This record gives sequence, C-alpha cells and structure tokens, in this order.
Amino acid sequence: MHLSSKGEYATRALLELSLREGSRALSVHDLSERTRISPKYLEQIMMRLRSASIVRSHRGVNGGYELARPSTNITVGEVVRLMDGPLAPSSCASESAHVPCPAYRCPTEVGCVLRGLWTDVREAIAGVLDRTTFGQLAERQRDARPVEAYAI
Amino acid sequence: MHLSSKGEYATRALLELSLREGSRALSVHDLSERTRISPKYLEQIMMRLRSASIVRSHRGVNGGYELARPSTNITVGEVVRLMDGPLAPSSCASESAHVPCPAYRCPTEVGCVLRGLWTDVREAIAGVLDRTTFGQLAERQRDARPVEAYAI
DNA sequence: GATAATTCCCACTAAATCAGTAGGTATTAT
DNA sequence: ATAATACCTACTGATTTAGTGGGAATTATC
Repeated sequence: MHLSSKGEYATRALLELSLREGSRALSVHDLSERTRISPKYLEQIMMRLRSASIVRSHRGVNGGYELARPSTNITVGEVVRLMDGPLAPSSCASESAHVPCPAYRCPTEVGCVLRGLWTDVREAIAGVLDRTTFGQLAERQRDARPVEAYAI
Repeated sequence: MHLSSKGEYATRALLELSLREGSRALSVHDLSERTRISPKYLEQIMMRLRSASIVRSHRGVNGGYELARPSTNITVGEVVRLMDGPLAPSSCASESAHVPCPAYRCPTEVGCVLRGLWTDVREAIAGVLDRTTFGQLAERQRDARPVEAYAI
C-alpha cells in the first residue's frame, strides 16, 4: 500500500507552495532546494500537476509555479490519485477506474465479500485523503513549532 | 495504493480454506481450481503462508493445506502485511517497518504534518484490515445468497 | 515394494514499473 | 543580447511483479 515517490514528492511540493500562497511563483530550482527533490524529476512532477490544473506556470525569467486554486480547494486525494492512480487496493473496488472482478465467487459483484472488504479499505483511505486539503496541512504546519525551534 | 496479486491471491485462498474449515486439507491443485490461480504461483504463496504459521501442510498423497489456527484468529491485516509489506503509505508512518523521514520539514518527526497525514491513512487502513478476520469473511459469504442463485 | 500424488525448494525469466537523467526548444524579464 | 526559466521527449539502469520449470523428498494406497 506504499505511495510512490511521485506521490510523496507532489505532496511535499504542494505543501511548500501552499505555505507561500499569495507570494510570487517559485521556480523548480528553488522548489527543489526547499523540498530536496532532484530538480529534473521535480520538473516532471510539476508539469503533471500543471496539466491537471492544480498549479499554473509562468515561463521565462522570474517564472515558476504557483497554485492554480486556493490551497483549501486542493485535496490530497486528488493529488495522490493523479500521481499514483486509484486509491482502492483492488480495481474491483475502485470508483475512478473500476474493473470487474474475475469470476471467483463474485459473479455479479453484488455480495462479493472480498470486494466489500476492499471497498471498505478504499473508503477508509478516501475518508482521510479526500477530506484533507493543502490549506489544512499548511495551517497545521504553521500552528506547529517552527522547524528551527527543534534541537537537531 | 494497489495490492499486489500475491496479497489478493492469498486472501482468496484463505477465504476458500476458511469456508471449508474443519474438513480435510486441500491440495494446491484443488485450491487453484477453486480460486482460479495458477497452481505453481499459488504454491509459492501457500509456502509463504505456511512459514508464517497461517496455514499448515501435509505432504504425500491426500496432502494439502489447511488453516493452522481458527479462521476467527487470522486477520486480513496480518496476511496483507506478510504478502505486501507494511500498510503505511510512507515508511515514516509505518509501525512494523519504520524508517525516518528525510529531513524535509521533519527534523524530529514529531509535528511533521505529512507524517501525521500518512499515519492517519495507515490507521484508517489498519482499522479495517486488522479488525477483519477470515472467520468474519467466511460468515459473510455464507450469509450472502449462494453463487448459484445469481443469474449470469 | 512400486506408484502416484503431493509438498518442498530453488532457479530462471519476460514484462512492467520506478526513479530518475539528458539534452534540446520556446519563452520572457532585464 | 543574455540568462533564467518552463516545456517536451527520449533514454536508462535497477527493481519488482507475476509468473514458469524442474527436480527432490514424502506419504497413502495398491
């Protein structure tokens, strides 16, 4: 049930952008230093977020990326689905990319106990990720003690 | 967040064994026909379940596999962890295989908002899978309308 | 004791996915 | 004009996935 690095990096990058919402766009170069993600890899991730209209970009000098919508209107679930595919553990339980079960004890899918189980898991995951926005994460981060306050 | 085929097949095989709990052991050959899983692949899966003491085996003619414990005492979470590794989406949120975060905004892990999020997801998944036993699944299956009753 | 059914065990593989890297083009502020 | 940026496509090496294959050991039955 592991998230890919794309999923993890995309959330990191978007949290960073959410924390500086309102200020000017951040270049991949700067964003990669702040998030410690390889710049060329991050570039691909940002392009994918752009084509999904989660961020928008400006080219040329002083260009970069910024959120395309308010951070309170971008859910983690949306981003994880974009980078890693459906949340469901089995495609028979997926809403976004449903594929019917093989016939094993599941002829009509209604009443298949395994499908029921995977659906419960899907809903548990979606319950967390679809209700959490980057606005909330940024708020939690600001409420926490600042990073510098920790002894390392 | 997709389950591997090993995880899915192991649950299918164990559900099948749970439905016939008490009767004599089932060979890989028979089990593979009932679950529609390639026999050689299923063999590997059953061996792994055996070395984890979830099933036990008998060799020779009329040999096969049966549950090593009552089905009410085998959770889906245990099986999924065995076949697919930790439930947590990120290893920083794993109980069973914890690996510290990279330093990004998470110097001591306490108060890291992303870790908090992945921990919430892990708990949501574990909340379903660790509370569901194969005994329950078998019961649900028996309560459902029998497969033959469906029009196909 | 032979035979056939079975688990056990190890090696191999083709395909897919992952996690990037490389290099060039287009755009734009200065 | 220049330099900083995003845009785009292709490539790659490592790992994982989803199996297959073949033979040795064990055991019930004849």
